[in-house]
Amino acid sequence: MQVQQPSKLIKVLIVDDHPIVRQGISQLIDQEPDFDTCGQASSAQQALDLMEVYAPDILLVDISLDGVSGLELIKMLKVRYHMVPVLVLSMHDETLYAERALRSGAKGYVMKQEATEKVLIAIRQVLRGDLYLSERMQGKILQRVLNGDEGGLSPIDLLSDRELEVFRLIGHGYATGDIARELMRSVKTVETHRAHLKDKLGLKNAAELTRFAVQWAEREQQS
Amino acid sequence: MQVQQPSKLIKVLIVDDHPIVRQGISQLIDQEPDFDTCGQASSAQQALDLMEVYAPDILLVDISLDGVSGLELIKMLKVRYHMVPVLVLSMHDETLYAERALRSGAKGYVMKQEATEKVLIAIRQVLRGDLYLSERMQGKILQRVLNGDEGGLSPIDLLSDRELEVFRLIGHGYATGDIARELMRSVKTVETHRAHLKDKLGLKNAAELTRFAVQWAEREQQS
DNA sequence: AGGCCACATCAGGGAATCCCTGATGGCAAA
DNA sequence: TTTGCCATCAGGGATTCCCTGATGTGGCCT
Repeated sequence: MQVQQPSKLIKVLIVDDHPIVRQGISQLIDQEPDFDTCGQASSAQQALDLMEVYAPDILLVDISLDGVSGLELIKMLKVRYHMVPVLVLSMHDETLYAERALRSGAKGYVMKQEATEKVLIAIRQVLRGDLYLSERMQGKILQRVLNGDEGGLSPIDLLSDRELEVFRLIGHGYATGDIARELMRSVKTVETHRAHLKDKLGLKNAAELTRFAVQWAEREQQS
Repeated sequence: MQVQQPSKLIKVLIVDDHPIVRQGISQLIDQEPDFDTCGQASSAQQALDLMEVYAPDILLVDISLDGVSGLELIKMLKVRYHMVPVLVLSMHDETLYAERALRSGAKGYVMKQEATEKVLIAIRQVLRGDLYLSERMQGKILQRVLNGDEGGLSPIDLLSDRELEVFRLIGHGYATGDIARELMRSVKTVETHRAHLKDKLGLKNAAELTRFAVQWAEREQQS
C-alpha cells in the first residue's frame, strides 16, 4: 500500500519445510518497514533456484529440511554466495546445532522458542556483519575456548587418547563398571576420566555426557 | 476492517510454545471471514486459563510443549470442556502421534508440513463434529484394524503416555532428578517409569536405556 | 456387580554411581 | 627446574540404580 521506500527494501528469503512457519516468519518480516519477504522455499533445491530469481540480501534457514539438510544447504550457499549472510531459525536445541551451523557458514542461530523480537534483532545484527548467538550459547562456547585454546574444530580433539576411549565406550552403552572391566582399570579411574570428559566438553552431568557420547558415536560410525 | 458479520465469528484458541508458529497460525485463521483468533497460549497452564477468559469454539494444540505436554492438556480439556473440539497441529510425524492424540481426546491431527489449506479444511471438519486424519493415516489405521494386527511393530508403541514422556526426556539428556522436577513427581515415581521402560524395551541397565532413548529422540526430531 | 489388569503414584533398602577434593608418579615442554 | 598434562587411584557424601512391594484409579470383560 504505502509506496514510500520502493528502492532500498531489504530482501529476505525464507527456507522452511513447514508452510505455517513460513507464513509466520513472512508476516513478521513484512510488518517491518524496511524488510520484505522476497520468496519462500520448502527445500534446499528450491532455495538455490530462488537465489537466482530474487538475489536476496539475507536468508532465514531451518535445520531440518526434507532431502538435503539445512546444514548442507548452508555449505553450498557459502561456496556460491559467500556474501549473502544466513541466519538459522530452528526448533532444535541450540546446544546441539548452533556451533555446527556456524561452522557450516551460518552467521547466527535463533531458536523458534525465542520471542519474535529476538529474530528481528538477530537479522539486523547479521546484516551488520556481526554474528548472532543467544547469551547462554555465547557463554558456553566462550567458556570452552578459554579452558583450552583450541585451534581445532571439534572439542573432541581436546580429549586425551584414554579419555576418547572411555568416551567411545560410553557412546556404545557401556556403564561405568563395564568400562572398568573392559580396560582392566579401577572404577575410580574411569570415574575420573568421566569427570574430565564433562569438564572438557562443557557438560553439566552424567546424563548429558551419555547423551553427547551416544550422538557422537552414531555419527562417527557413518563417517 | 469489514464489519459485516460481527456476531457469529468462530473463536479459535492457539496453543504452541513457538511464538513464530503462533503468529503464522493466527494470521491463517484471521484471514478467513468467519474465523477469529481469540487468544494464544504458550503453555498448558496458560491454555486452561484462557479457556475461562475466551470460551473458544475450538483449540489448535501442539504436542510438544514445555512442562505439561500437549497430550496431557488434551486429556484435561476432555474432562473439563468435553464439548470443545481439539485439533492437534504438530511437527511430529503423524504415524508416531496421531493415534495417541485421538485416544487422548483430540478430534484430528494435522502436520505442520501440510499445506495451509489442509489446516483450514481440518478445522471445519472438526467443527462439524467429524474426525480429521490425513488419507495416508486413515489408510494406515484401517489396514492395521482390518488385519487384526493390533500389536504394532515398534516396542515404543507398548509404552503408556507417561512412560513415553519420561523416555523422551531421558533422550534429551535429563537426569532422573531433572525429570522428577519437570513433571512435578517424586523421584521414586520416575524410577518406576524407568524400570518399566527397561522391561518393555528389553534393556539391561540404565546405560542401555539412555542410549536407546537418545537414539530414538534424534530420529524422532528429524521426522 | 465383581473381577481383572494396566496405569500412575510412592516407599524401603542395599548396591552402584555420581561428583567433589585430593594424591601419586610419569613425561614433555617452557 | 618448574610447569602442566596425563593416567592412575582413594575418601566420602549425594544421587541414582534396581529390587520388592504397596495403594488408588479407571477401563474392560463376564
